[in-house]
Amino acid sequence: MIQYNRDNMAELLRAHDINPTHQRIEIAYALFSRQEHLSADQVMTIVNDRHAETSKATVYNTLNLFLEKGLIREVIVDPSKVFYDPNTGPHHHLYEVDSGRLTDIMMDDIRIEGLPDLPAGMETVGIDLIVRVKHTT
Amino acid sequence: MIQYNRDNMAELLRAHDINPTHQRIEIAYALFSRQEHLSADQVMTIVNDRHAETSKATVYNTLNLFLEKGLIREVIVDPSKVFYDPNTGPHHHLYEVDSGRLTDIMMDDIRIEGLPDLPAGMETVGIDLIVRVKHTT
DNA sequence: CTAGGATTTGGACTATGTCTAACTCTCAGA
DNA sequence: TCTGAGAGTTAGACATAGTCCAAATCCTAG
Ligand SMILES: [Mn+2]
Ligand SMILES: [Mn+2]
Ligand SMILES: [Zn+2]
Ligand SMILES: [Zn+2]
Repeated sequence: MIQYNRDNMAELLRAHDINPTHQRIEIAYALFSRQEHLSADQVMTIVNDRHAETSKATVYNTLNLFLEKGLIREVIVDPSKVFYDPNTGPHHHLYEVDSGRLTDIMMDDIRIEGLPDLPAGMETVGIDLIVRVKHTT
Repeated sequence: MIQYNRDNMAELLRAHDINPTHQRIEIAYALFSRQEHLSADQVMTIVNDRHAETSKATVYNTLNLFLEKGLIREVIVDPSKVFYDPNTGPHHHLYEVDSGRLTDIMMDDIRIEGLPDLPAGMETVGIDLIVRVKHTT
């Protein structure tokens, strides 16, 4: 249970070869302190909660930079927006289609067996398992 | 190996409680004759290839109607567009992130084991497995 | 200090998808 | 054969996520 603060965010960014600026630290802190799946818009709202200081362009620039550098991952479950996930370890997702809530399924006990061999000349980038659920009426 | 034509498209639509109009038949035929995963935009292009006869609004109206009626399913793998899938049987997907190609993985041999129990009051809507691959450079 | 590269910014722009009000088609009834 | 009401289609306005750009600002090496 690490306590995340702005200082170790800067370290984390440097460890991923990212120059830690004010805006980048705030955005990383929004994601890592909550350990939640956030949309770009939610990140923007959180970061600008007290006084607006980070533009939309910077939020998107930064999230894409974090993705490139492998600091976060994206989760594509909703056609209308991408979720950003501070947990880059192997795990899967449970998506509540009615509420829009997205939570982790730890992968410890999940086995996916019988996947066919990949076509030649291809390599796996990732395997996403999404369990879509809804509330029983 | 069914040969799809516009006549059995009309039958298929009726069997799914959909009134078969010209536009709906063309859109269904685009998907079922190809057995491919198409975006709304691709459907629009195919259907209007010879002479434009179907509007964007109708393409979207129709695809959403087909979804509601369970005639097709949607596949969410790309943050920028939805793919529509004429195969509603249980199966999974292989997504080539560099080319955008989306193909089926038949589910016969795939087993997903160890999924935790659902939280109470929830029921599964679907389980999506997406294998993301890229071409080795 | 200062200059130059890195970063951030507002706002224009693109693209997917939705909505609406008008128009057209179909077909049952007269 | 005519008619009109409901179903379906349409153009184009609208909403929204995300990208792009040129100008402004920030940082830091010298
Ligand atoms: Mn990492
Ligand atoms: Mn069916
Ligand atoms: Zn996650
Ligand atoms: Zn498929």
